Parts: sequence; C-alpha cells; structure tokens
Amino acid sequence: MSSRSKNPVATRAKILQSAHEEFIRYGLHAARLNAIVENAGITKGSLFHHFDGKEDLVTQWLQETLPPLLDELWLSPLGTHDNPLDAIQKIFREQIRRIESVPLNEFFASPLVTVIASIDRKDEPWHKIREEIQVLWHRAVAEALAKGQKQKKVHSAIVAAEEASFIISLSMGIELQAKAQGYSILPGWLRSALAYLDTLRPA
Amino acid sequence: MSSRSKNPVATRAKILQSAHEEFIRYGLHAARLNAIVENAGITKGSLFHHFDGKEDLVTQWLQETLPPLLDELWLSPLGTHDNPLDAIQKIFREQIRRIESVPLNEFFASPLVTVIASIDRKDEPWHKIREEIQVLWHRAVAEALAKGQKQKKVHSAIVAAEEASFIISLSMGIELQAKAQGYSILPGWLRSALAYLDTLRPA
DNA sequence: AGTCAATCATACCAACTGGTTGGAGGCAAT
DNA sequence: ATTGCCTCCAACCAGTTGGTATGATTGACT
Repeated sequence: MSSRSKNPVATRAKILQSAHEEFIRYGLHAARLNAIVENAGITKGSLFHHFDGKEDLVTQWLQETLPPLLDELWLSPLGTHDNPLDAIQKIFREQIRRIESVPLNEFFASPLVTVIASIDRKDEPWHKIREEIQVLWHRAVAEALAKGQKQKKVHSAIVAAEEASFIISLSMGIELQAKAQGYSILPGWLRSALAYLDTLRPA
Repeated sequence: MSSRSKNPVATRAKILQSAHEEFIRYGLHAARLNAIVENAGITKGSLFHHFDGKEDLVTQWLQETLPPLLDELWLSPLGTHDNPLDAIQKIFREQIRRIESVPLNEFFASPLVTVIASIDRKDEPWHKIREEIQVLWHRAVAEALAKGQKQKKVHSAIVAAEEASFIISLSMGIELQAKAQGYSILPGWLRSALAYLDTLRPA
C-alpha cells in the first residue's frame, strides 16, 4: 500500500530523466525545477534531498550525460576503427540516421550541441565542463587523424588538429540545421560530408 | 527639466538594444523582461506601451535583427561577387575576424546561431521566422553555387543545394566551438575551410 | 518489536516572473 | 489656455520561481 516507493536510485534516475527532457528543450537557464519535479512524478522535497539545488542538478546531469554521450558517439567509434576516415564517415551516417529516426516535432538536437550552445561563458562551473568535453572531442578527432596519417590512411598534407575543428563544425552545424529547416537537407548534407572526407584520403 | 525624454523612436531602440543583449546571452526563453527594462533604463509600463508583451518583443526583435544580419553577412556578399567560392571564402575570413575582434569573455555567438538554437519547434510563431531565415540562407548559397557552375567557376560535379547545407554547417559549427573552446582553433579551422572550398573549383 | 537513519511528501516562503493599471508629463492644435 | 493625445512612469497584480522546514513513511538492523 506504499505510495512511497522508497527507491532512491530509481527516484534519482527519474529526476535526471525528467531534467534531461527539460534541459534539451528549454536550455539550462530556462529549465524550471517545478516542471522537472512534476514530469518526474515526484515532489520538490524529494528533489532537494537528492540534489543541492538547480545548479547542482545541472552539474550532475552534465557530468553524467555529456561524457558517456561523447564516448558513445565519437570516442568509442574512433577508437575501434583503425581507419579514422571510415570511422568518421560511419559516425556521420549514424548521426543522420539518429536524427531521422525521431519525428520532426519531437526532435531536439543532441545535448552536445544544444546544451553547449546555451551555456554562457560566465556560467561557472558549467563552462568548465563544456570546455572539457569540447577539448576531449577535438583531441580525439585530431589524434585519430594523426594516427591515420602515420599509417598512410590519411593524406599527409592536412593538419590533423585543424581538420578536426572543421569536422566538428560539420557535426554541430547539421543538428542546428535539421532543427530549423527540417530533415529534407540531411541526405544531401551527408553526401557532401562523405565526399569531403574522401578528399582527405591519400592519393 | 524633463526626465521624460518623450522620444518614442529612441525609447523603442533602447528597448530593442537591451533585449538584444539579453536574448543572445540567455536565449529567448530565459530572457527576463525585468532585466531588459532595467538595462534599457526605462520602465515596464514603457515597454508594454511599445510592445504587446514578451512574445511580441521577441517577434519584432527577430524580424528586425535576423534578416538584416543575414543580408549583411551572407546575401549581400554572395550577390556582389561573381565567383561564389571567392565570396564564401571572404565571408569565412570575415566571420573569423569578427569573432576575434571581441574579447573572449564578451563573445556571444551570432544570433543566427545562438538564437536559432534556442528556439523550440513548438515556439510558434518564432519557429516560422527561424525557418524562413534558414531557407533564405540555404537558397542564397545554393543559387550562388549553381550560378557559379554555369559560369565554370565551380566544379560541375557537385550538387549545389547539398554543398550549401555543408557550408552553412561550417559557419554555425565554428561559432559554437569558438564559444566553448576559445579562439585558438579559429585560424586552423579557417585554413581547412578555405582549402575545402578550393576543392570545389573546376580542375 | 523497536530503533534509527534514509527517503519522500506537504505546506510554505521570499523573491521574482510577465503583465496591468491609472495617471503624470509633455506636445500640438485649437 | 485648454483640450486631447501620445509617451512614459510608479505601483501594483496574480502566478511562478528556486528553496525550506518539518513531519510522515519506510527498510535495515538490532
């Protein structure tokens, strides 16, 4: 007869899940604790038992969401393939597939883009987390490309670190475009992106 | 002895200017009317005399800000140059120069990126404005490239509309990266971008 | 069975949100 | 000079914000 579930780990997970939806929808600043509490089906007291407040909730969510996401989408694929260009092409294909798999009106860009875009430089300590993610992301791509160059799988004339920024731009930019313009541009963008990556292969 | 300025057009401009700063800093949702009013040095009554409310203020700001900005940064340069690849390279150079000209801690990505990123699909009527801007942007790039192909200044093998999405991704992505990672990546990104555009030239 | 700390809910708060009101100050035409 | 209108302001409103205080319920351990 317990309405009290007494299941702290499940409650915590429900809160983070509800917060997730609020954050990617409205951004970190506009996210409302009351809405998070309501959608999670819990109460404010419960939330404040598990988290010290909004800032703490955001911080913990960032720390538990962004690294695994980056790892799943980029670090792990880059680490397992031995040809970075093949890996990135596959990552891009996956990204498009993931976007298209969600109905347009339910689509929200990846937290790696939306949330990062909504963080202000003065929003310590969130800004630090964002920067770490961004650096990890950039370094992973750059190192994979550099390694590919040593193995003669990537053209020797490019500068790995520079090309990495370029590639990340592509990934972030297409999410915003999909959000604003709809899915129709996705296949064309993908073809262009794959073709560009092919130009990085050795002659 | 009038503290009342009695200058409606100046007051309206002050409000929009103050709103501009609030919007690009916190996004559309988290923007606070009270802060806008305070920074503008006017009162809420005055704001509500000039605008019907927050939604109206945002709408009018969007309509008066985004189109001129898009025109200045993209449409006009694309229209005046007769070689679209030269034009885009110049646009990219300008974009980097503009970013670098602002101290990092005062930098906020262009409204064309940040604000567009903060609009939710269900945020009518803002979503319509965003989509129009995005379509205009995409079409301008695509048509310029297509025209360049006819004049043998752009490689005939590319698909103009597809390459346009690609190019816009680059522009949006680099602003987010600059915001999150700092300016150090900008020169490298620019070199990659220029080199990529060179690959679109006829053999 | 009784204790105890962890978990969660109820009710509440001050501060702030977007929004409203009535009227004061100034300008122009009469 | 008076009238009427536009511009703007101070004070206020109801609702919501993030955040608390306190007590009820629970499971684990004796």
